[in-house]
Amino acid sequence: MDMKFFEEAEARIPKGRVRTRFAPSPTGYMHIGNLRTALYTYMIAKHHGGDFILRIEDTDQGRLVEGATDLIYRTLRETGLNYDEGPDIGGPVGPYIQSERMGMYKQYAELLIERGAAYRCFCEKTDHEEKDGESPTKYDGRCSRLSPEEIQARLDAGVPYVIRQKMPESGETTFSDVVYGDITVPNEDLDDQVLIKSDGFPTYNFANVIDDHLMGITHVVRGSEYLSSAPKYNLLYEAFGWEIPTYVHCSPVMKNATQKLSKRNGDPSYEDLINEGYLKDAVVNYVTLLGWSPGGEQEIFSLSELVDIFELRGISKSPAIFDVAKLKYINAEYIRAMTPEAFAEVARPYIRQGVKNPDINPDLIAPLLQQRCERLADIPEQVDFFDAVPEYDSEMYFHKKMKTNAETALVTLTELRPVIEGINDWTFDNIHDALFSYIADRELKNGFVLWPLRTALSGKQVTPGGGVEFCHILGKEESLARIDAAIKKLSK
RNA sequence: GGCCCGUUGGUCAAGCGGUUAAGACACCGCCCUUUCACGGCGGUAACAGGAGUUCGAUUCUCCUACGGGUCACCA
Repeated sequence: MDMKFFEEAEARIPKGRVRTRFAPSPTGYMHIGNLRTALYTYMIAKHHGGDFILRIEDTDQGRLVEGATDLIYRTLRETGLNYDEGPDIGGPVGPYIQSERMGMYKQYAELLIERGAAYRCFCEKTDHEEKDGESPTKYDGRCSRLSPEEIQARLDAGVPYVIRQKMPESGETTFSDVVYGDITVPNEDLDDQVLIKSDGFPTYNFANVIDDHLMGITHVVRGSEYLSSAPKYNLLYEAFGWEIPTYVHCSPVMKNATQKLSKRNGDPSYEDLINEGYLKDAVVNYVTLLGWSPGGEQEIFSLSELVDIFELRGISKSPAIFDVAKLKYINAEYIRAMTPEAFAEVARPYIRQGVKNPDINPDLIAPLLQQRCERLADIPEQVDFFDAVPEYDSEMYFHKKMKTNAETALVTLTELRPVIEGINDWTFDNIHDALFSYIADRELKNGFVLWPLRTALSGKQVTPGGGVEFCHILGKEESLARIDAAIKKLSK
């Protein structure tokens, strides 16, 4: 056995600092649960001034998706989760793509055989599918009892084999997790899991242990579905004589009480959320709070604030249901907190989707939108009336509180027309003053006049902004045309 | 089925032996308002169930129920 190989690998491992890793499979999109894991992983590292590492787990060649790795790079950068080491930027313990690390795992497995913690197994592959109805059973470990001669004979005969981990036959194993505490399982329940497959490649579990150790990972953050394999991991670390990392198992993000959030069931991925008009910072903020609590009452946090206050103890054990309503609220908070300029910038393309008329300036509409917009993607529908008044019922002129109806609206609009026509310099203030002095002269209530005006100009019951804003944005000619159309409609 | 884990209002959650059991979203009402929204004020609503331990349990222990995970040469 080439001990030098192991020593050299050992020498490369950074020591004495917190190092975490995000290890996604390139599936072509970012699950919300994955994003959350990435967030926690990043925060743990950065909170302690440590390193955040990206490792791509692409050993499942069958599931390879074109461009998927680039998407991971892009998403992490976009959300601000900048990694210190990774496939595209390198680092001291590369390569960072698992498929490029394939050569060494078998040597580690053989080291384990030498130490009696693993053995070659020449049995036929256990066929999972055939066991229908019966409860699953673990491998009986028969090959672990083969004599050296029997093993050699099979080797000489070229019988294909896997390498299995040898579990203790009695006693129990306890491992520690920061969110779940100490968990103890009887060793007899542990299966002699395969470490190296018959094709010579490592299984996921084995590759993980080796990679995490060789990359100097101090905190392993992963989904709670790995909780039950953690004891086997511990046994592996112990057999190697390696330090066991701190485990941080996270409960899943759910769509309801019994189902996980999943792309397959039509649930949104990170990309879907962005396309629906959620701001990345809002998504990051919300997802972090799903399953983790800072303890206080504040709930709007920037990524760097989160890094500052992140504590492992705030991670909850129980699954959390993804609630779009709350995401919307947080998104709205972010939208409102933007500067008017920044909002106009992001809103512009959405406004343009709803308003094609080139004479209308989207930047005049943006301020009306900012206080009443929850998702960017809702904007086109909110502003489409600027292009054309939709079909609407005259009943819309009825408003109990404003004491208006189709008849009073006809009178109001008829009287308003010359007032508006008389405005020469078409500025917001002039329009406002003309309308309000009319209201004052006639001793009317604001709403009695402005409600029908708004309806005439927009044909909608719910709009960003009101009559004065619409006149200003639409221009004198178009405003008068819309009032005329309304008068005609109401005269029928 | 075995093993492991979980369970505070509809949702996210605080709580870590003694509290009128926070807060937020959602919902409802009121106020403000040229609509809606925003904002302000207020309201409805929870410790899964049962035994213990204790002077005292949402907090500790056990059991039950319900949910989840896992038992692959997949990751």
